[in-house]
Amino acid sequence: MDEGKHAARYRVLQVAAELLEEGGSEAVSTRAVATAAGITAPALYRMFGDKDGLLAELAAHGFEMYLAEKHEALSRSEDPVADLHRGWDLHVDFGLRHPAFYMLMYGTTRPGRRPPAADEAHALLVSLLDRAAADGRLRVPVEEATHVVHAATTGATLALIGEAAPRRNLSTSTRLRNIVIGSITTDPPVATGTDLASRALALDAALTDEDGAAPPLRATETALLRDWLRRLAE
Amino acid sequence: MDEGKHAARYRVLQVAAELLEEGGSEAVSTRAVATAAGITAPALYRMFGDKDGLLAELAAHGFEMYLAEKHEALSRSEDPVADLHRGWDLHVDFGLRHPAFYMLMYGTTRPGRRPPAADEAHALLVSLLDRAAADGRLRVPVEEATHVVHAATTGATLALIGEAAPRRNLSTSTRLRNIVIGSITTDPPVATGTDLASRALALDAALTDEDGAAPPLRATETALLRDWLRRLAE
DNA sequence: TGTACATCAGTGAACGCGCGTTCACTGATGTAC
DNA sequence: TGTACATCAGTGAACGCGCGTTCACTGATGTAC
Repeated sequence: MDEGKHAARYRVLQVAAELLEEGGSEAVSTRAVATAAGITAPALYRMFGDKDGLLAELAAHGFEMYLAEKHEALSRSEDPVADLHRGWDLHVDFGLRHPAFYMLMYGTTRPGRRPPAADEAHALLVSLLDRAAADGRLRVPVEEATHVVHAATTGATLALIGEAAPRRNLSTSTRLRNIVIGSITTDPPVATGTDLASRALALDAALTDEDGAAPPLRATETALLRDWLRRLAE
Repeated sequence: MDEGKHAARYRVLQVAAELLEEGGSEAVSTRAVATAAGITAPALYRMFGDKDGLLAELAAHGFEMYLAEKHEALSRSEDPVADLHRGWDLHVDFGLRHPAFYMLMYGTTRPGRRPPAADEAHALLVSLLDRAAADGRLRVPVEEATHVVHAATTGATLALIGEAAPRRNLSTSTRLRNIVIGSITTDPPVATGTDLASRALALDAALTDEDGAAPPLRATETALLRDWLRRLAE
C-alpha cells in the first residue's frame, strides 16, 4: 500500500496548498491543515514530523509546480537570450499567480528547511545562462549573471506582488528585464553592412552637430566625406 | 506632562525595536514588548491601540531611522547620477545592518498600516530622480525610473539578506546598481570633438571588420576615407 | 484658596483561543513458522 | 493453511503555552466654581 501512503500525503499537501493560497502562510497551521484534510493531528505529525517539515514540503511542492510550468512552457529555442527573456516572464507570472507560494519560496523569511527543488529551480536559471555563455552571448561570468538576474527578478516580482492587483503594472518588470538581460548579454552578430550603415550615419550626424571648433578637415573634404557616408549607409 | 508621554512612548518603541532586531518580527508580541519595557499590557494598549498600531509605529520608526541616515550621509553633490549611486548603496547598507527592520519595512507582508514615513522614503528616491531629470541625465520618465530602481534595489537587498552573512558578496548589489542606473541615465555631456573622434574610430573599425560584401565605395575612396577618419580622430 | 468633580494613564487579574505537540491506545496489515 | 507476533498508520483526548485583548478598578493630575 505504498501507493496509498503517497497519495494520502499528496492529498494533505494539496489541502495545505489551498489554505496557503487563500489565507497566506499564517493560515497554514498544523491543526487547520489536519482538519481541512479530514485527518487527526497525530496523523499529520506522523506524515511530516513537525510543522517545519510540513512547511518544507509545502515549499518543495511550490517549487515543483514552478518547475513543471517552466519545463512545459520553456522549450529551448535557438536564441538563448530570448529564452532568458521568456524565463524571466514565466518567473514573474508564477509569482503573481501564486503570491503566497512565492513568498514562501522566495520571501526571505525561511520557516522551513530549504527543499532540493529550490536548488533545481536555481540550476534551471544557471543552465539558461550557461547556454547563453556557450553561444558567446554573455558579457559577464555565469555566476555573476546568476546572482544579478536572480536579485532583479525576485525584486521585480516582490514589488509587483506588493502592489494592489488593480494598480499593478507589468511594464516595470519588462523594463527591468530588458535593462538587466540587455546589459549582461551581447546582441546576436549582425550583418556587417547594417553595422557599417549605422556607424556611417552616426559619424555624419556628428559632423553636422559640430558647432564650436571647426572639423579638422577642409570644407571640400568634409563635403566629399559626407557624400560617401550617405552612400555607405544606403 | 506631554513631554513625558512622548518620552514613554519612545522608550517603548525602542524596546520593541531591540526585540525586533534580536528576534525578528515574531519576537515582537504585545506581551513581550510590555514586559521588556516594564509596563503592563493595558498600558501598551492605551499607547498604541492594538498590535497593528504598535507594528505600524515600529515600521514608521524604522523609516525614520532610514531617513535620518540618508539625510545625514547623502548631501546632494553636483552630480545627480553619482547621488543615485550613493543612495542605492546607503539603502542596501541599511538593509544589511537592520535586516528585521528592513523586512518589516520592505518585505511584502504588511502586518501594520503603511506609515507616512514610508511615503517620505519613497519621495526621497523620486526627488533624486527628479534632479537627474532636471539635469538632462535621465533617459526615461521619472515614474518609470522610480519603479525600476525601487524593484532592483529591494531585490538586491533582500537577496543579500537571504544569504548567510559570511557568504554575502556585495558585488551583486554593485553590479546590479551599475547596470540599472547606467541604463536609465545618460553620461554627462562630453566635448563634441571627443564624440566626433569616437564615432570616426567606430566607423573606421567597421570598415576594417568588413569581410563579406565589399563596401559600397571604391578601394581608392575607402583608403582616402580612412585617412580622413584617422585625422578626425586626432 | 479650598473643595468637588472630571479626566486619564496605569494596575492587577483574568478572558478565551488557537497553537504545536504528545500520550495511551486501537485496529488493520504484513511476516514467520 | 493457520496461528502468533510485530509493525505501523491512525484515533481520541488532552498537555501547557503564549497570544491578543479586556474588565474593573486605582491613584494622580487637571479644571471649575
